[in-house]
Amino acid sequence: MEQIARTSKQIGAALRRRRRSASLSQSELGAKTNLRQATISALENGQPGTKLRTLVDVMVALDLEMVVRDRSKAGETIENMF
Amino acid sequence: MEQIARTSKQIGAALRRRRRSASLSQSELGAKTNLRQATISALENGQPGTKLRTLVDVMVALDLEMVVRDRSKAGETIENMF
DNA sequence: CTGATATATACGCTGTAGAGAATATTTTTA
DNA sequence: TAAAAATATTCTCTACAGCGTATATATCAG
Repeated sequence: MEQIARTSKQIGAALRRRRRSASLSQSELGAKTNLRQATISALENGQPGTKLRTLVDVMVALDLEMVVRDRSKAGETIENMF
Repeated sequence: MEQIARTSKQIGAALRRRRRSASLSQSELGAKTNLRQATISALENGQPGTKLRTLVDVMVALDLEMVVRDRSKAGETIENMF
């Protein structure tokens, strides 16, 4: 599944979906990443002050990667624009 | 162009490539984003403490978006692995 | 080579993430 | 709906990003 994310909220939402589909609790994910459950919570809720390190650590634990690309890729489907 | 980024260094590198292809200096990008040239420099150099807000602001200014996806998409081509 | 432009670093200051450790809420499930 | 599990929030503390400002270093053009 590919999640387009342009804001910290969207990033957080993508991570949350992924964590859930992996059947992990925030605490379990925290254990894997040496981050507190509270930190995972903040990240998933899109706190824009979150550090890149935190994002990267969580992506590793969830086996995710990010792709940086041109915007205007305007959605294979119109729905992705909203 | 799609840049795979798994680390803050790779994120920074992708942004730098993009900024350069847009013929913008760090100062000019800083002006667009209300970030200092020094902050752009730090981001591009992959400082892991950089805030998500900073990343997002720069991506907006460069008309970039990110896609969060499964790792192991292992490279359409083997080169992308390195 | 030299001046111009671009990028990296430094200092002091303010703001806030994330830590440990709890607790308050919300959501799930028996 | 009661107990359990998950998530959100709070407290104090430490670390460090990003700010303004300035300068040092690279990089590039003439």
